[in-house]
Amino acid sequence: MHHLEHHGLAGLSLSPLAEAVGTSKRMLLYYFGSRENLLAQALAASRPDAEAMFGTVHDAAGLHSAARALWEAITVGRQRGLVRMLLQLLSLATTQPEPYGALAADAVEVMVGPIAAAYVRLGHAERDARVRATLLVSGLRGLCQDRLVTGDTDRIDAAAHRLIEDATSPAG
Amino acid sequence: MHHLEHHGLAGLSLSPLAEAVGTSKRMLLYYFGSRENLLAQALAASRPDAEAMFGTVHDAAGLHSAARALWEAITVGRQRGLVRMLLQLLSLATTQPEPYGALAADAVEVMVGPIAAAYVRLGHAERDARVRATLLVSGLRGLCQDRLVTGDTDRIDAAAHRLIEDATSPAG
DNA sequence: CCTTGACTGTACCGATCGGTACATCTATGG
DNA sequence: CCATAGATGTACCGATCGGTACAGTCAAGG
Repeated sequence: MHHLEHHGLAGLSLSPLAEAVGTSKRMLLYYFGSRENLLAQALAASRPDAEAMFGTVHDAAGLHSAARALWEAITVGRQRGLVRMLLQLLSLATTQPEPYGALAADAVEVMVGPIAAAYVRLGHAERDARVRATLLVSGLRGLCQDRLVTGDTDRIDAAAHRLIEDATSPAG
Repeated sequence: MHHLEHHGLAGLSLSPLAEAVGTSKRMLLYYFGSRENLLAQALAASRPDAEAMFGTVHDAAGLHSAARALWEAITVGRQRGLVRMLLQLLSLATTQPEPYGALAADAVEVMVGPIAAAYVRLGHAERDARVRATLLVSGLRGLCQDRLVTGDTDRIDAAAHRLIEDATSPAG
């Protein structure tokens, strides 16, 4: 019962979430103690998924294909819901640093860290690798949000593929 | 009294907003009729600002310098608040298409349209121009959000400048 | 059998939300 | 002076929020 959070977490309120997972608001608070703790544990439970999603990157060719696979996973694939959740989290963090700021910063690190490590393995200096990873990850995130808002999949998929090409070309 | 909305709109609730602009919730509803209408009019009032911000783009050299000026305006400059508002709006649109979806799509067009027009002026085909503009705008938007969340200004400014270089280089 | 502890439904709490009813104040125009 | 219309304060509405109090069910263990 504990790991069904990705069903909801959209409305972020307990009653609809409880109904979605087939229990009651009362039980959620009984198990998790508070809404804040529930959110933290849901994110903690999603962390392995997110790490796996960003961790399958190894070398230059791998970075390119992994980035394309990543884009597909977050737009039409299995991780669509998770990414929506992370987008919400980042937005919440900008308006309510407490308690979301730390969780959001951690989420950013989960995304940027593995990509930066891949760039380091390609011979880039640590800081340069993090800058490149930031560009790729935040760029894809912005594009993903645009895609959710406008639904203009052709335009945005093309932009995403161009970003991936730029970010993973040997010259880049 | 009508154009002070950028003060607030963060909490998005009427009472704090009313207090911030020195009036009462009662008066906001009296003038605007509903919260939804207030939001629409606030965004409509901000549209010229947003259009001006993205509209000062004319040619290749201009695109490069304008993009850098744009980045400074949305991160440390005058339009910081407006951009925060737009970021919130896009996030809201992903969870509540009614009534935010249309407003958010319009906001995206305000951002992408002028940049795409600049690319068209540079000789790119219409669709290619919109793809390039999407990459630049959504990329900067994602980076801006990362900057708000993590506060890691050095890393993200470097990534933004790299994105601008890539997007406005003659080869790009 | 009885007790204990984990689980759960119901009903409630105070706060806040967007929105409204009603009375009032004020200023303008006849 | 008085009528009318705009502006404003106060007090309230029903809904929802996260969270809690209390009573209960039920199975395991003495």
